[in-house]
Amino acid sequence: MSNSELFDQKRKTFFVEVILPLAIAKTYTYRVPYDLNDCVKIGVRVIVQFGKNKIYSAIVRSFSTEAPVKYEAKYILDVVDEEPIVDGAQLQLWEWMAEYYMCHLGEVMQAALPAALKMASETKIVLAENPNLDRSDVSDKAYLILEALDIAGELRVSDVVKILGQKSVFPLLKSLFEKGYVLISEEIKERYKPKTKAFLRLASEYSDAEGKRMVLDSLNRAPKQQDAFLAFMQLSKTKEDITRQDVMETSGCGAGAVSALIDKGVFDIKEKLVSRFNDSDILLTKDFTFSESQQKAYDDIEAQFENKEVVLLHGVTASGKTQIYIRLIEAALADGKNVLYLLPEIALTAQITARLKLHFGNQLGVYHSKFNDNERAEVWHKVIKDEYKVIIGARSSVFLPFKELGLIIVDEEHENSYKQYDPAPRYHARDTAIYLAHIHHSRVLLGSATPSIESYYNAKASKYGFVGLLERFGAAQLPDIQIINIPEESRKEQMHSYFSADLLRNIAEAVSKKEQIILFQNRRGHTPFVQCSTCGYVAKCVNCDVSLTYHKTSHLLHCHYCGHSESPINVCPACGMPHMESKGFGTERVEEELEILMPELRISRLDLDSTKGKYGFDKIIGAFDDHEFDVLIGTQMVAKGLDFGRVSLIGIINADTIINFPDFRAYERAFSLFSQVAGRAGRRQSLGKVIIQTYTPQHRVIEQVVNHDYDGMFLKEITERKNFLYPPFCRLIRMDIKHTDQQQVLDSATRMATALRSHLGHRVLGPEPPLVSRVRNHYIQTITLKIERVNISIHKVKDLIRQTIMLFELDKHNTGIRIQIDVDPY
DNA sequence: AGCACGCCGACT
DNA sequence: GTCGGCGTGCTC
Repeated sequence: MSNSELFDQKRKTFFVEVILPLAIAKTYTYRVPYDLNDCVKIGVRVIVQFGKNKIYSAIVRSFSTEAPVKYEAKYILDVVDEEPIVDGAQLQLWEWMAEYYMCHLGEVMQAALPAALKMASETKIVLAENPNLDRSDVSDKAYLILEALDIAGELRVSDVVKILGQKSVFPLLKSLFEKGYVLISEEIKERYKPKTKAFLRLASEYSDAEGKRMVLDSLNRAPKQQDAFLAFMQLSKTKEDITRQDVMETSGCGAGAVSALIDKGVFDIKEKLVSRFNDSDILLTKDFTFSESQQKAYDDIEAQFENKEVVLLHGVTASGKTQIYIRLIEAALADGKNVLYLLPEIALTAQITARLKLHFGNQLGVYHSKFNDNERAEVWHKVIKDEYKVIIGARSSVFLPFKELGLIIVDEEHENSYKQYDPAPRYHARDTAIYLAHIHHSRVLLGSATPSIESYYNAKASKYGFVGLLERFGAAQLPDIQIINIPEESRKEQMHSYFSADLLRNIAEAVSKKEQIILFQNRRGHTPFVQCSTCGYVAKCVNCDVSLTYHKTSHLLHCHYCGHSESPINVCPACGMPHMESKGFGTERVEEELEILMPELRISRLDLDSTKGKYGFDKIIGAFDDHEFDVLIGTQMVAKGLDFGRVSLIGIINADTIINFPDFRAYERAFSLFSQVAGRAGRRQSLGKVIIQTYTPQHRVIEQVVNHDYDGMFLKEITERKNFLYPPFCRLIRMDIKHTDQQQVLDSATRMATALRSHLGHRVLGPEPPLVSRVRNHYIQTITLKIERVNISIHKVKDLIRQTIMLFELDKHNTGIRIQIDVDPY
């Protein structure tokens, strides 16, 4: 390139299309100032002003030299990163996700980037340095602001709003700015701060033997400081990084002695980046050998990967899947590739993490929602720098900036918590992982003891490879499952509170053998509803169409949907009779009743309420594992991926609520939930026992669970799905139409359904009110689309939905209506 | 998603 | 007459 060409290149005007972290359909184009031409790359963050006074960091998506024709592009204010924080593969994933799950790119960006990498915009106002300006003729409000600025130095717009007690302050600030009283500075701070630690270092002039002696001599009159110095010298023989704390502990001196040495210039302070995680000092290997069946499964998996991208490993609980994973990860690492190991959030306990740390040491990074922003951002950077080669993480780790993935493991593949519900993107991490693997030409191993119907079907249809590992590891055997017929036991007066005599006897027996018990009740709180026995009135949430659950710990009625709570009532507000009765029971009630029946038991509870707080979950798990408790009562939390050596008895207090859940996946879910819970029993030596209490002992799901008959369950389910057209024989798209006015939702939803039906006919179902038809004062109507897998392209359908929504939103009758789309709802 | 602009009711 | 309520429309 000649000099003049280079000059031209520098003077070329570039435009960049950026993704803003907002739920907006469009992307926006900004102009690049010449002096930033060299800094702007696809995937870097740039700072842009959007609208009148909002500043965001946006991601550069593409480049152009063409100026937009319809508007004048604003300039980029700054470039944040030297190197892209998002690469082409990630952007491809984002775009796929926005398309597939029908959401905006900005929403994907929101989900993908740790908050610390998104940066905060705070509009700051400071006094202009113009002391001669006369304040006597400004308005009272303006005067108030100027006075506040005298004191505080700077204010944010939100502060001004608070001071004046009015919403709109911009005109006022603008006029103050124009008259020269204030400056408005848009300041962007990067919130991610790597953690640093202060270490002591011997000042260079004393680092030789001569210098050290000089120091010692000079400290003749200060024995404490001498001790401290000697302690430092001692430590420096074995350690590189020495903190003040180390010196104080070794020498027994106080902080004063060390400070004095720093003041004298003997020690420098050196700030050094440290990891937030306990990465060092972990033994790197722990050997194991495969059993024959494990070896066979491993070889099978390798063979299947020869011509399949995805392999499903159907391995019963305690069959030693984790060890197979470890060998596969080792193989991928030996190939120079990265590995992603996905687990449901709830199963990501210290247990599994520690186990993998043992094998992969500092190459292993952990990523899940319990980490704060800074920690997440740190993991992100370490993946970019390729320091972490294996990531074990929950759902959102599919967004990490992997260089070259060789293997993705999706453990507990059937888990519905892989699907994100609430904020868009409503993505399924298993399905996203499969697309991610496709981008990286990587392999995917799906693992489960009770595979999802979809995955098993795909394996049967040879779309996925399939490997079975149906032998339990070592001597462990499948637990013995006993069914309790609740109505019959009641008739025989063998039910004590919620517990059958058999269950109580088994509990006592287990405890006497110093074994542990897990009791499963899939409902939290004390009493799920409070009803008037005279008129049938049920206490309901004021904002939502759900009954309130009484929680004993707070003595309040709680709404599990919006968080509303209120005091319990004794007198029925409808009929005035003092006949409010508790109906049903949650984990708190089970705990309470068991305490009464068997007061000598040490009982702990594991549910959303008892695990509040950062380490609540691990604490309870840890205490139970250390045998501080005999019984653990919990919601489905207890079912997932926990491995306790002493548990010999599992009790399912009431199986029916799960089986009878009104959803096409209810039986599948019930089967896997019961099987998973049952799998917790007797994992190591003893034969475990499972007791399931139910009103419908003859139910086919119960029978299938008793017989460990996954195939039977699958065959029955797949036939039903085929007959009634449900996944995997179709795709579902669910649209929720929401508004504060009940009639308007119904009208609008009907219009929407009609519009869709004109193109898609019988594929459109509804509108109908969902199970909970009002949440946070918004009424909901649901339209479900069933799109068969032949005859019609899903892309066309999605385009059609998008078009229909556009037209729908233009119609004035539909103003204020919110539409929420869920592709592949769970 | 914000946030300003704009058009209607209750107050100094 | 103004303040402030929320409907609606735009942001490169």
